[in-house]
This record gives sequence, C-alpha cells and structure tokens, in this order.
Amino acid sequence: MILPVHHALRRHVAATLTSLYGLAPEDQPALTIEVPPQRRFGDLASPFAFELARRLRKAPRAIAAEVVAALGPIEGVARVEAAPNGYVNVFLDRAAFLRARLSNPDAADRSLSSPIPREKTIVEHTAINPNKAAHIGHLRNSSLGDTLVRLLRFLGVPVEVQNYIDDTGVQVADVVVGFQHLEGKSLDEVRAIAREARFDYYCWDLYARVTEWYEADKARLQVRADTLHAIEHGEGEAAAMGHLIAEHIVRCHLRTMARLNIDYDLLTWEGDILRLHFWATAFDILRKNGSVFLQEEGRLKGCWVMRIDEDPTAGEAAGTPDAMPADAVSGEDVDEAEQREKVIVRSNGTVTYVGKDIAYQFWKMGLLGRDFHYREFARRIDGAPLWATTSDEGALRGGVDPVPAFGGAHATYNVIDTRQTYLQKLLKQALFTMGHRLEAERSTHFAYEMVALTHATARELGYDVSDQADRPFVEVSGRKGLGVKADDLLDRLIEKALEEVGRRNAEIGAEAQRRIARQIAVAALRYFMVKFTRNKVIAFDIDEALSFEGESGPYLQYSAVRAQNIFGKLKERLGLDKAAVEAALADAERSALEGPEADDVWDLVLQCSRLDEVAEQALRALELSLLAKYAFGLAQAFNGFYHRHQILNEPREGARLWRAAVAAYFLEQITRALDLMGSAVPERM
RNA sequence: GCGCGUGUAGCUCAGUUGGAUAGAGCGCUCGCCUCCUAAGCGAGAGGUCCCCGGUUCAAAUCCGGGCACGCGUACCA
Repeated sequence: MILPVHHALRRHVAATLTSLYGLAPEDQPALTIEVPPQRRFGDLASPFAFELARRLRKAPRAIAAEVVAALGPIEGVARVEAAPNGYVNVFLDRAAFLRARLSNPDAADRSLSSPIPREKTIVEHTAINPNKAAHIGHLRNSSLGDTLVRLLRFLGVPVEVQNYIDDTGVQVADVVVGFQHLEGKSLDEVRAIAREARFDYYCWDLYARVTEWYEADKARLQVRADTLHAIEHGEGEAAAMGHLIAEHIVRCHLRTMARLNIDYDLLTWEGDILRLHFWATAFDILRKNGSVFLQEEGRLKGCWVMRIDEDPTAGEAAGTPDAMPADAVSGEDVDEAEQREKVIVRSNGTVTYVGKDIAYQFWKMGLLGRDFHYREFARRIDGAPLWATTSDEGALRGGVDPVPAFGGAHATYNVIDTRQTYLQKLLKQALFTMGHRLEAERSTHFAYEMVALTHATARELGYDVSDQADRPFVEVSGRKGLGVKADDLLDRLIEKALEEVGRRNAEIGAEAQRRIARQIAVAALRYFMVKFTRNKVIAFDIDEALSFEGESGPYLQYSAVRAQNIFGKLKERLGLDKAAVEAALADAERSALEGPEADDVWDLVLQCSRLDEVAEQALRALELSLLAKYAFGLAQAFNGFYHRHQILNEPREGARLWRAAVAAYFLEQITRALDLMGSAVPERM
C-alpha cells in the first residue's frame, strides 16, 4: 500500500516549507502527489513548486531545489531530486519497499493513512420491483452497489446493506391484475404456480401481457387503481396475492444475486413502512414545521405538497445582464411556482413514493423515533441470517440469532439510477429543511446511467424495435418484457466459459470445470458492469459481454492464475512457498530490482502498491470504474513482466527470488482487487 | 422552456480534484508457443480531444457562449 508513503512525504515537505519560507501548513498548497509518466523521472512526484512560484516570487525550479536541499532523510525514500522543470521527484528504496509490503499485509497502515470517517454507513441497492425476473439493468445497480459495499469495508467503514422491497406498488399490482383478470387464477392456484421453477420468468411474461391488456382499452386502468388501493390497505384476495407474489419473487432475486456473490443484511419492506405508521410519523413532523402543506387551489388542489427550492448556490449567479424580454408575464410565473411543488400525498389520500421514501430515509438516519420489527427471512451466502422487516411484533422472539441494531446510520448511499435524481434531491431537501443539515449532506445519491441494448443485440434476441430505429440504442423495458434476463445472461456466460475450460483442462473433472466456469462468468459480468464510468449509458452488446479477451474480468483472472501457477511450480520443483521466498530475500542479491534495466519490474511493484490510493480515490469520486481500470492496468503490467522475465528458469538465485516476490505481491493485490469486484481467482483456467 | 448528463482513434470507452510525448480494448496489417498456460505478448496504421472565446507558467480537463444527442421536469417509481 502506498498511502502511508504519501503521508510521510507530505509531512516532511510541509515541515520544510514552514522552516524555509515561514509558510504555516494552512497557507500551503495541497501537496499533490502523482506518479510520473516515466520511471526514470522517479517513483512519485509533486508539482507543489509551481503553485508556490507566484506567492514566493521565485522560479519553480529554484523552489524545488531549495526544498530538496533542506528536506533531510525520509524513511523508505532513497533520494529526492529537483527536476529542471520544477517538479520534485522521489525515488524509493525498492528492496525495502517490496519487503515491507509483503510482510506487513495491510490493515494497520490502511487505518492510519485514510481520512475517511469510519462510522456506520447504510448502502441501499438492488431494490427491484418484486414482480418479475431481474434483468441487466438491475445487474448494473447491484454490481455497483455491492462493489461500493466492498470498497467501503476495505477502507474500514462499517456498512449495513439494505435492499428495499416495493411490495405495495403499481408493478406488483399489475401482476395481480394479470393473475386475477387475464388468467382468472385463485390465490391457491397462484401459490401452486409460485412453487414451480422460474416463477420470475412466468411473471415477466404475464407483466408484459398486462401492459398490452391496458393498452387495448384504457378503461381497464381502473382495475389497476382498484387493485393498488386494495393492496395498500391490505384488503381481500388481491392483497394476499400481492404479498405472495412479492415474497416469492424476492426469493428469486436473492438466488440470482447470490450467483453473483451479492447479498444483503436487511430487506426493508415498503408495506411495513405503511403498516407501522412510519409515514404517519414523518408526515406529522413535516406538516408541523411547514415543509409540507395542503394546496387549496389550482391544479394540485387537495394534495399535500412540498415546495422544491432552487439550488441556493445558484441564486447569486443568476443576475440578468440586460433587460429581460418583457413577455415573461406574471401568469407564467404562477405556473412555474406551481410546477415547483411536488405532491407527497395525493388528493385521494394515498402516499406517493417520495413520501414513503422520506420516512424510510428518516429512519435510516435514526431521526424517526420508531423502529421496525424483524424476522429472519433466509440465510445469506455465508450462512448468517438475512433479516427482513416485519409489522409483526411477535416475530422477534422466534429467532435464534440476536437481531442486530438496524438503521441509525451516520451516512447513507442510495444506489439508484440517474432518472430518479430529482426525487433523490427532494429527499435530501426534506432532511435539510427539517434542520438535519448534516444528515442531508451525508445522504448520497449514487446515480448511474441506464443499460440499453445495441440494435444488433436487440435483433439477435428477436425483439422488434423498428419504432426505435432512429435512436442510438434500444431502451430496456420490463413493462414491455424487452430486455435480457440476468439468469439467462449468466447461463450463457457459464456455458461459453465451460467450453473453453473443458478444452484446456480436460483432466480435472466436470464438477471442477463447472465451478471454474461459474467464477469466470461472474467476473466477466461484474467487470463489464463496473468498467464504464457511471454516467455513461451502457449499450449492452451480447458479443462484447461474452468476450473473455482484452479488457475483461477473465483477463484479470488469467493473470492471477499465471502468478498462482508460478508458485505451484516453485513449490513442486524447488520446495519454495511464499514464506520461504520472503525469508530468503534478506540475503538475496538485489540487482534484479535495482538500476534502469529493472525499471519495469519495479514499476509493477509500485503499481501493485497503489490499490489503497485507488480505492480511496474511487470512493471520493464515487467512480468505481477507477478500480476496474486500475485492476486491468495491473494485470497488463504483470502480463508484460511475465513475458519479459522468467522466474522458474532464471539461473541467478537473487533474481529468481526477487521476481518471485514481485509475483507474490501482485497475486495478493490482484486477488484483493478482484474481490472488491465480487470476483474470485479460479484454481486454474 | 428550464435542469442534469454526454461529445476524445473506424467502433466501445479511459484520461487521476489543470501538469512531463493524449491512452486502452475491440477491429485491421504483420510478427511471437522446444522455454512459468497464446483467455497471452510485441510491432504498425489510425486524432480538428464537438465549435468559438476566456482564465494561466501550463487546458481534453476550469469559466463563458454556441451545436448535437440522451435523461428529467407526473396526483408513476
């Protein structure tokens, strides 16, 4: 890990700037530390002299030279140079650096070096409507969400993972309508169907048919409204059927996600928010302080609304330069004001999604003064209980395991696609206007763009998308049944990986082959989902996603497997394991690591060490593709090393040992990086 | 209309809170398995970083103004 070195460097430079120029730490520029483009420039570099040039009225080059001369020795640093252009370049003690990384795995120095607050954080992700199978759009959400969770945990932040289940919404109601009105099924009949395999696929098709059924006669939308009302109020067979459907579909989703190494601590059911009067409590608070009021006239008459403030920071800059056109009449202003009101409670008394979510968000932050009851819903991947909220007070007593203290977080991340940015802004504003300024600041909407299909892939899957011919890609639509189901995609990936694994490893047996193929498929899919920056629409192309070459998850795995194989053979031929290599380094001849001819070997070590720096950067920027790109670059660097420098066939013992040490460090770091993306290193490929 | 996002190689995309010669994957051309696995490696061709102006030692990156595309702006979520 490299961050401790950064910190030591900053401390020394800051002290020197103080003693040399009388600059107090708070007057100093941010001491940016970069990786120079070429190794001959150094291992780390800082351009601080450029920033100080103006203030000190000196050439950057002179400042750099003075600071370097006064710097004194720094632990782990071999030498510091002032470059002719003004950069300050730092050269590390290579051998000492590598040995320290190998023997001192991580946790200790990681906690020292990061300014990230290590307080309870809730990450909400997945939140698929429980009325149909999961598709690739959902996969982007849960892959990003789970990677974010792993990243936070890697950085030492305690995380609680929640999956919000909208069991009382329109989408579940639609499937109930399908069963009752299109198929004429009773509750018992639906129960029987739900027990069969692929209930989520069944509902996928039914849901699409319901959409068509509405379209054929708009009057049928009244059926939906009635059904939704019944579900919200827990009345009759519709409510029971809705509950049954949601419960079974959620289990389907959990199975799908478990295949991708994704799971949760708690399922929060929207129905419980209603039944336990979370909303009523939140509404009370909002109404009392005036955040929400009853609109008595106009378009929204009879609704409880919340006024949406303009961004307070935007006010200043809005000064109009010249005379505004006078035709902006006052009537339009009124319209605009009205448009800036968001309905929280409809005139028929039902609560919108925003309302329910406000209550949920209050609870997450420990501001509601109420709590759910809990039940054990299933078991997690590791065998621990997966909890769900419930309205049943008695449920607590049934469990064997003590119920953890859910909610009451210091910070939250809501992983929700960018189309809901407006709603998420409202949520934050609700917190803010209630005086919970800090909580509002610590509520983060992790927004990402949607997944669409390329035209080629849509055609290949047999969809008629001629109506979207003029658009750059084809939008996925659960409502129309247009999309790639997560399990189908994963099955195809496994099948393809299995072919390749079987060809290369005929001798290892079918079960091992299948296990490896699954690991490869997961890495392929999850890497694909995080390698794009989050505000880029993914035009999903089946052939591209099925590729195991180039910038892909399997490429990363392959590089790790190569390193693994070297250690297998080292053990087999020379009886050396990782510990033995480490122990032997103390006396080993270092020339394999020193000098310009070893720059590329050393470069790999340096890159390996940057995982902590990249992890922190990825979290700060909320850009998980940084992690993906880093891991890919690391694998590339190792593959280059692998081809240029032999280990097993290297006759000089010193070179062999140091290179083996480099491979060991690489394997350690690439394994961690893959794990952050929910992927494993296969035993072989 | 307003708000947010995007625009970089033939295609898909990176480009680290402004920094050293603008990169990767795919595709294309050529080369590398007697040697730790070729799911790999190397070489080559390929650029008006959407356009115009500004800020400064330095701009693909920041600011202003345009253009194009996407999303949002619901008593849906």
